[in-house]
Amino acid sequence: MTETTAGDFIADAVRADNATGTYKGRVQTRFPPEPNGYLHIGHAKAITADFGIAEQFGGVCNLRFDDTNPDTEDVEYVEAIIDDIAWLGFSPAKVLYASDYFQALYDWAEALIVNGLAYVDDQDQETISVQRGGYGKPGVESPYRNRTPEENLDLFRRMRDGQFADGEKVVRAKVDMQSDNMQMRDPVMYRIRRGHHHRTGDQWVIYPTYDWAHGQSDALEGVTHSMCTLEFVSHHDLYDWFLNHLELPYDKPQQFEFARLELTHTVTSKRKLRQLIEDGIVTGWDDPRMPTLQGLRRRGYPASAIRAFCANVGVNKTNSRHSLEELEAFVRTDLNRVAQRRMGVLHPLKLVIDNWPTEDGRTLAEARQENPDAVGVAQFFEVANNPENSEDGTRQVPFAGQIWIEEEDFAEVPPPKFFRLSVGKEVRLRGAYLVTATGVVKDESGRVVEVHATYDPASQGGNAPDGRKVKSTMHWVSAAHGLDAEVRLYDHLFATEIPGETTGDPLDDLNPHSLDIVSAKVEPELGKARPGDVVQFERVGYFAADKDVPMVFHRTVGLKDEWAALQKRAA
RNA sequence: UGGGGUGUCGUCUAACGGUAGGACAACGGACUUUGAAUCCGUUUAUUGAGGUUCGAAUCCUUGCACCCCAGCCA
Repeated sequence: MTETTAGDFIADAVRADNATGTYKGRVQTRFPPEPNGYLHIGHAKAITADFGIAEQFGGVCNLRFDDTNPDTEDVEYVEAIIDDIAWLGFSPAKVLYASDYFQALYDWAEALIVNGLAYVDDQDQETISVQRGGYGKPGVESPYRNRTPEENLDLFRRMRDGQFADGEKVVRAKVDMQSDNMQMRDPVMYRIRRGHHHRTGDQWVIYPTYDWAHGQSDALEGVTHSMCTLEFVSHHDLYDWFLNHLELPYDKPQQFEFARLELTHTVTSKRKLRQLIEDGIVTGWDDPRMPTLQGLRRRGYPASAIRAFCANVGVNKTNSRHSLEELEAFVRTDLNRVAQRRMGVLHPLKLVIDNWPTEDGRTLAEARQENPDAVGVAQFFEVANNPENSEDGTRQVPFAGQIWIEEEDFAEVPPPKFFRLSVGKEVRLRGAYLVTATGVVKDESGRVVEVHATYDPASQGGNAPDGRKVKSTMHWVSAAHGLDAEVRLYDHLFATEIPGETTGDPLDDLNPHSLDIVSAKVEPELGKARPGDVVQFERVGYFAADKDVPMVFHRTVGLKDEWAALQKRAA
């Protein structure tokens, strides 16, 4: 899990450019999201790459919103994206907007028109699509392709001035209708849209397309190395074509393409994520089941773990799906170091220590004849907050004669190799005493509702003076002191698929949105948990305290064992 | 169908003509106040076939597989 950029072909290219002086040593990148949704784990790779390259070579990286489509974009997304990038630990040199370049782009388009390199097409979308031809089939030139620059200029200005209806005309680049690359068959540069733009309002009725806006925005800003995902490889020639026909204020930027980050069991399509919200399957973009950065954050993923994961993934051109275990491994590694240990019992079972002392000198068993809720003398144990990190200090954990233990930590009929509690067996209650089960109380249905035990008073702290060993240490919560908490467990990390659609990965289609909520007992210290705090429940996993809601915890990741069990259950 | 991109342990990822390395997973052992964590160790890979070379994952030829491109989305 060491950070490395050894195999980064983009870094190699930057080194080569620096060696030849192409950009006079300048390195500038940008992260260019469209503000039409929330950032997800997949974006983290791009962010890491964009900011990483700049940082590695002493350059700058800007955040630029590719806000060229008024119909889908909103300030809500702009704000969330800014926030997420900061949370991930990156600082854009500037926050820029493609919409700030609308005028510059317009002027450049006029220049192209004047030079006979762009034209206004009056045909409808379908006609243009048919004329574009197909793979291996030639395209047909538009009858409007050879209008004079003067006519085009006039039409273009009237488009801008709102003299035509939405969709009535487009501006297209005059490239090559016979090109093998479909993107070169006279791509659309401007369309007429009367949508309300989140920044420019109703100032414009024509909007540049991605192809016309992106490379030119890069050029206007002085970007040197422009990274995007693999599906834009076919746009590379067009990116260059536009820039080659324009007067640029800086040296011409270069486009580099790398593979998207895909994860098993994880949907990253914005369309589908939005549908999950609209269908009410999740509560919003920050639902802890969502693969959004906000969802992960709420779930307790440390930003540093996501960064380390991305560094391990690297930047490459191979389409691949990373396993969720890999991401989780980075999360566990991080959390194991920093998360404080707390005791929480997910499925509580009462353990009564019959020989526990009471204030009046009787045993608890005797006192309980009068008051079944009696717990006897309270005692406090000092427990390390994080055995991995002694600087985290210790805390006092209360203990008395009635405590909660994990249901699965007791077996009436112990299966082979069962190391935990059963009648006649002795175990350690962590930090407290050695106890031996003596019997059980059952309800009418035969279910064990109470386990009785005796403790060894000489084993305070958990060790017997005679040095005898026990095979198991168990976590516990004092019944009289413990707090009620709601713990939310998810079957997979993220919501997986929208019902009715499959990805071909059998796990993706399984029990997609199950959410188990359990009523847990937790130690009093957790009453102080702040939203976002992540703690480890011993032998169970990591849990994040939810925002706004007291005593609600989301499972961040399980321990390794827990994950293996989930997978087995899924299979 | 034309063009483009990509193929390395089970899954990811390194190597840039010179020992196929790392992570995750798996398996074994040690240790342990949670069967966790920690520590130590082990297994498994160059898409097929040819060629060049003292030497090929890397260069050449040729198959095969997967992905992307015919939005007025990005």
